[in-house]
Order: sequence, then structure tokens, then C-alpha cells
Amino acid sequence: MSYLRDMINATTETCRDRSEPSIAGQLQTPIAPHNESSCDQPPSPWSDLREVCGLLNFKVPNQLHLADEQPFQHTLIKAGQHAHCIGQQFDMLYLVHAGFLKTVTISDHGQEVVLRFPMKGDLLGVDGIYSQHHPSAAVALSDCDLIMLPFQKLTSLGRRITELENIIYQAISRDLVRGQLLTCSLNGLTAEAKVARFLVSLADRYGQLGYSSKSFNLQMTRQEIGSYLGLSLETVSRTLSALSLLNLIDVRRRTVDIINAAGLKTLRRLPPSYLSARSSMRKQLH
Amino acid sequence: MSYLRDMINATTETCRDRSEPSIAGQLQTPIAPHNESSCDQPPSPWSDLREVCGLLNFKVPNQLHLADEQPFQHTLIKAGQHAHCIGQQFDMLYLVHAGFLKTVTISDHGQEVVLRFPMKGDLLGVDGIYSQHHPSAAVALSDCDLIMLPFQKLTSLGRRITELENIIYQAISRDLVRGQLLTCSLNGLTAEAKVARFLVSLADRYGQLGYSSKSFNLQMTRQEIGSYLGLSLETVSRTLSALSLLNLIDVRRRTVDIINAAGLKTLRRLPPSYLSARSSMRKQLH
DNA sequence: CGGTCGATTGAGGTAACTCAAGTGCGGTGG
DNA sequence: CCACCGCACTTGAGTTACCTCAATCGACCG
Repeated sequence: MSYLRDMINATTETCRDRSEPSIAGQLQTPIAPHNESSCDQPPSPWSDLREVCGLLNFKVPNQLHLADEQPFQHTLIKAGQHAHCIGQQFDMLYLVHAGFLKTVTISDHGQEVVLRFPMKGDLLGVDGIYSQHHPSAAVALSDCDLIMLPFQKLTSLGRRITELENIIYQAISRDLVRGQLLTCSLNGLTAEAKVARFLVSLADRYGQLGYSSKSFNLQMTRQEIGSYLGLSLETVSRTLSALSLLNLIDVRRRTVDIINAAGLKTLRRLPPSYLSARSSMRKQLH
Repeated sequence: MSYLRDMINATTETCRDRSEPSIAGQLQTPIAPHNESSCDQPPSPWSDLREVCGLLNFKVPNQLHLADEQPFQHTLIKAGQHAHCIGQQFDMLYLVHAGFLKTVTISDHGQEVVLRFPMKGDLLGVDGIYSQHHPSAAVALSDCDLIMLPFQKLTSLGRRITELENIIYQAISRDLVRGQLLTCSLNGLTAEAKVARFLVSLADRYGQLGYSSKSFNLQMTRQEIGSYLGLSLETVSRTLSALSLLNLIDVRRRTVDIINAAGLKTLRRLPPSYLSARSSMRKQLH
């Protein structure tokens, strides 16, 4: 089995050299969500098509010969390292098997902009298909276990297995739809609503993966949340405090507990101005 | 040939019934950009694969049997009509052959949000692949000539013609990349920069199609521009006036002339506050 | 000719940004 | 072990860019 370990380490080098903790120190936080029960043993270093389709959250085609296909290799990257860098040649997609990442790009200002926070089941690198070069970078926010999907191999498989081809198209389109949803949320929502929906969205995603949708750790900084939502980090911080005051959530540093999920979902704007009322309310409470 | 006309009219009905000029009266403006020379005769109602690939701006594969394939049918829709509606079953993509559209979706507020302004060479309906239902609607802002690309037919062709398959993947990915670019522009840009870049982007697209990139007509209302850029229609209007005062552009109603393209591209924010300075400057000029 | 709709412009309010100070935690080195 | 330092975060104060509300204007249409 040692040759497997070697191969994995070899592939891990892909982008490791460039993964200096340059922009906004990529935090070396412990790791993923609360429950770590399944992370004791190292993850299986290979995944077959069936597992890939399941992770992507699509119904697995009931075709026997799926199992015949040669499996896909994993790559393990540590927090702060890149799965792919901006400008890098595109040759494969990555499917997140475990861990938490951010995808970023550089705006014309030279500012880093967070595009997405991929986690288990999400696809990385889809935006590289067009120009054959990645316009964005994927940075691990925690140690990550990624399944490498060489694009040529994937599409040639899809040519033989129509169900797989459909899954590929649908997975790519899903990325596009999610981007549109983000665009809609960025416009015309107050900062409170943005942050509230962001938390609900995160909670839902954790829930779908079997983790607690009530209590989780934020893997990203306020800065990164702000970049993602189009807000300043101070506004994110203030808003989190306000939501906490409203008893909708409980925040302490990176730890978030959702108290009133329904309230978060329907929140449009804070009653009067809870942000300035904070100090006075604080005094009342004491 | 009359049966062709009949078929076209038949397919045009797809969504015509729902195309009431409901939201924000979809304007019955004359039509497209300035130069109308090529629109005298009705467009050819069929396009082959070669033409489709060319329109998509991809190198046409040098394979002879491309010409053998049965061609794709066109559909003509009038300004205000829908190519597809929200929630409608997905079964085909549309390639814009002529005309100008907007794609919109409904935010959680119930507000209409403009996602894109597709024009010649752009693909419609890609976001419908995922859930097999269109999450957005495509509304014609001028009379349009669309090429219908039944998705099943397209992908089965792609299975036989690898180059075509690549083009499909790349075209879909391109849509995604464009969405990301929009997201980047929405965050962290001032209203002036947003509007300026929007104009430059429009001008470039017209230029690439062989139209004038200096002088063109806006096909959409201020309202729609604002929705697209995340601004109020008043801010769009004011900003256009300000850009005009700075001698970067000339605007009269829907007519735009780019005077200083370089200046528009590099604009970050207006010198001091040109928006409030307007009235005083106006007086100085008189 | 009035009616409608898009566009312009003004006035005023406010949400969110910027700048800045202060806190708490974690890591490092004496 | 403790002191120091860095970094993420919190919180405050002041500013401003943009929104909202509202009036006016111009074009187009019946």
C-alpha cells in the first residue's frame, strides 16, 4: 500500500509550492465541523464512479459496469494550500470529499473576492473549462480530501455512459445556478438579511451532510464572509452581534448556534436600528 | 416553403401566451443597434452545426460530416415575448442569432432581478439543465431570431463529435465565468464604476459583432440597468448624466456615444462629488 | 389633446463604509 | 512560565454613497 501513499503525496505537490499563507493568513484552524468521528482513519484514497455520483448528490445509475471503471484518485491538501491557482492550466475537476474551502478571484482593483465556500459534495474548477485556465483559485480553509476528476477521462466515460454525461452537465449547470442565487442575494438585501441567509444556507448544507444544522463552526474569517456577501468585515461582525442580541443566534468567535432558524430565514431588516441600539440595550441588560 | 413558416409560427407559440407586457412594459422599441443593413430579408430559418459553432465564437471543427447533420430550426419572437419562462420545463437551449434580450429571475422579495443581457452569439437556458426547469426567464427586448438547440439532440451529437462536445462544455462554462465576473463587479465598485464598465462592456460586445463600439442604442430601461448592476434607476440616470458632464460619454435618452473609452475603463470614482456638483456646473456652463 | 411611461433632477434620510481604538486568544521566545 | 506580539474580532464615531420619495419633463400613442 505504500505506493499509494507515495502517489498521493506526489499529486499533492501540484500547487503546494505556491500556497504561501500570503493573503489574509489562511488560518490553521483545527479542522472541520464539530463531529469528527469519521475522520480517525485516513480516507480511502480511491473512489469509484458510484461514489462520485453519490457525492454529487445525484441518483446513481443502476448500471453494473459502473463498478468496472477504474476509480478516481484522491488528493489530500492541508489548510492554506491551493487545490488550483489562478491562471493555472485546467485539466481536471475536483470533488470535495471532506473539508472546507474558498474559491477566490482577483477583481480589477487587485482585491481578492470570495466566490464560493465549497464543501463536501461540491465541484471545484468548473470555471476553468471555458478558457482551459482557471480564472479562480481554490484555497483550503481546513485540511481537505479531494477526489481528482481528470476532465478528459470524465467526458470520455460520459460518452459511453449517458447517465453519467447527464450528471456532468447537470453538475456544471448547478454551479451556474448557485452563482445566480448569490447574485440575487447580493442585490437588494440588507446586510442583516445577507448575513442571516448566509448562516441559514451554511446550516442547511451542514444538515444535508449529516452534521448538526443548529451548531457549527465558521471556517472562514469575517473578512472572507464580507467579501463573499459584499460587505465590510465590520458590518459582518456588527450584524452577527445584532442577530445574537435578537436571540436568533448565539455567536462566540467562530462558533455559531442557530436559535431561531425560521426567524433568520424571514428576516428582512432589523426592527428599528438594532445596530446603534446595541450599547443602550447592553446597559439595560446589566 | 410555406410549411416552414407554419412550423416556425407553431414553435413561436411556446411561451407567447404568457408574454403579456406585464412587468415594466417591455418596450416596443424599433429594433436593434444602429446599422440595420442585413435585416432586410427574413433570416434563414435553419442553421447547421457549422453556423452554430461559429456563432458561439468557437473554432469550427474541420470535420466534413458536420454538414451532413440535420440543421437546427429558428424561432422568431417579438419584443416583449418570452423565449422561456420561469418554471417552464427545460428541453432546449437557445442561441441568439439576432436581437437583444434580458434574462430575469424573481428574488425572494418577489422582485424581478436582471441576470444578463444576451445578444447575438449568447446562449439562453443553460441554467435550466440542472433541475430540468428554467429558474429564469428570457425576455426579448427587441425582435429576436433564436436558434433552437434541443438539448438531447445536441448532446447525442456531441457524443459522436468530440469537438462539438468540448464546445458545449466550454459554452456552458463560459456562462458561469461571465456570472462570476458580474459578481466581482457588483461588490466593491462605486455606482460610477459599475455604470462605466457596463457601458464599456456593451460597447465591446457590439464591437465584436461588427457594430460600432462608439455609438449604440441602449435596448433596456434605466430600471433594468439598475437591477442588473444592483443600483436604483435614479442612480443610474444620475450617473449617466455625470459621465456625460465629464465628457466621457454623450447620452440622449437611449442613444449613447462613447467619447473617452479609456477614461471609462479606468474610472474608479468621480473626482469629488460630481453628482451634487451637477447643478452648479450646469449654471456655470450657461 | 390628455394619458402613460421613461427619464431627469432635487431633497432628505439612512445603511453601510472608513477610520480608529480596544479586546481576547494563540503562538512564540526569553 | 510569563511577557510579548500578531491577528481576528469587536465596538465606536463620523462620513458618505446610495436609496427613497417626489416633482417635472419629454416622447409616444390613441
